[in-house]
Amino acid sequence: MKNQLKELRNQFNMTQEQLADKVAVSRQTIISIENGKYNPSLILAYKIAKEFRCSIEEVFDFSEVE
Amino acid sequence: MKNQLKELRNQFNMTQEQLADKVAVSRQTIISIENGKYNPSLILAYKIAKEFRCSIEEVFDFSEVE
DNA sequence: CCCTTATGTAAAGCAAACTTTACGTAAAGC
DNA sequence: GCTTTACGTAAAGTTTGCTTTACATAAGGG
Repeated sequence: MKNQLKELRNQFNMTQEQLADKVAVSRQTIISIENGKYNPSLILAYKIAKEFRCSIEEVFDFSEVE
Repeated sequence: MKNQLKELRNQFNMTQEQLADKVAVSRQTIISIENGKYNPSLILAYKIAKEFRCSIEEVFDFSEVE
């Protein structure tokens, strides 16, 4: 699944590690989601969106889902 | 996590089994999510919201998250 | 009464999310 | 050159979403 994580992180001047700490997951998890390696849990997606002050739909791209 | 699944399912006159088929998971999975037993994946949450023609935020309640 | 439909629980097993550790690399500063 | 910072990969291990099967119950219709 594509997403705007990298772009939003840059807009907020945040490193992967800082974001990981904020949403309470490991840096690996952020890297893997950023690179589309897997489908995060709903709560994690929500926490990330909240960190960037936007909706889940603005962070994650569902256009290619099913 | 609380959610509006049961209410939306009723509005759409849909059984748990019909919803499960539509979003391609087992009936158990729908039951467990409906009863707040766990945190679904983002893609599943999206598919459910899409089935009810609304946003993820309208189906799931994040007010008690972290 | 019986049968079907819709919902629920429980338990075992599988698949995938997430963690942890370790290592590689490129850029920037001293 | 050396060190630090930020990003990336890989692989093994833990946790949890999700499946499958089986069984229980209440409601409604014939």
